[in-house]
Amino acid sequence: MLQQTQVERVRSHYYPAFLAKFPTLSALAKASLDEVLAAWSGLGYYQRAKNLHKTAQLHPQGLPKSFEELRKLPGIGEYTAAAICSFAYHQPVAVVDTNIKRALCRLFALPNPTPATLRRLATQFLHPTRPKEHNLALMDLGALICTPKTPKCDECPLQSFCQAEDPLLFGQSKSQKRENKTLHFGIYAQEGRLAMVRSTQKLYEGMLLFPPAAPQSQPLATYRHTYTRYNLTISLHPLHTPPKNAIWIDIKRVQEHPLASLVTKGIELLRQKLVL
DNA sequence: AAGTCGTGGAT
DNA sequence: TATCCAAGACT
Repeated sequence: MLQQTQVERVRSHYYPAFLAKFPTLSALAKASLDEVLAAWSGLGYYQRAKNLHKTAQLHPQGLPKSFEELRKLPGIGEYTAAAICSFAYHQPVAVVDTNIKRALCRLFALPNPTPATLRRLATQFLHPTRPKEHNLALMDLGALICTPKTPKCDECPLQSFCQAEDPLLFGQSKSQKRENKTLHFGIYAQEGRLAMVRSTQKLYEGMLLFPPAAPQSQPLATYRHTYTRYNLTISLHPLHTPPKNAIWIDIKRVQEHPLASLVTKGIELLRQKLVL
């Protein structure tokens, strides 16, 4: 859940409710994918939820204890496998997340190390008897002091050790450009219910989307939404017939369904405009 | 191995 | 307002 997602958001809005609903791996394994995706709604990167569900079904009685076994599971990569080994099992495994990567690049003045180099370095650097505290401390150092844009070098406990003369030369991420795009969706509501369709595209796969619609001159509503690669303008148009394979959702029970923010934003806007 | 996958808060 | 970016994984 924390992959590419800020801790505070997970902690305040998702993790407690998710754990209350699925208290064990076994409970998670027994739940339907729709229930899991509904609990994940709004958090993004929905493949994570599907992978977590799969992993729970593969190991409903508990995850493996070794890095190699963990690494094979869906959704568990280098970072997560190391994090589980270190934080849950107290094994002496070096964790390398974005924060630690940036901190190490600066500490050792490495402009562009390969992942293997970085892992080797992190392993060498790892405190032999307190690996867990070391990993957590280094993550916090990256998150709080050795930050991407304006690192607080004067507060850094490793300042005298750091080999970077200019920290901004190291550990920078590649810039991302966004593309403008307009999407058109259809709205068909009846008796307090809204017709949706299930996405079969890679984007939002498994989530419910508004049905597609041809552009019309008078949309019910228009709003903007943004994600990784796109700045979207979304237009919602009235439909005269429900879509094939419609999935009907009760407008008062939106929360029970797997809906991305792109969709809940639109539903909220339609409510405000008294269209729903 | 570069592209893709979401979202909202910080700056 | 625009850009950056977060406890990455997968193809």
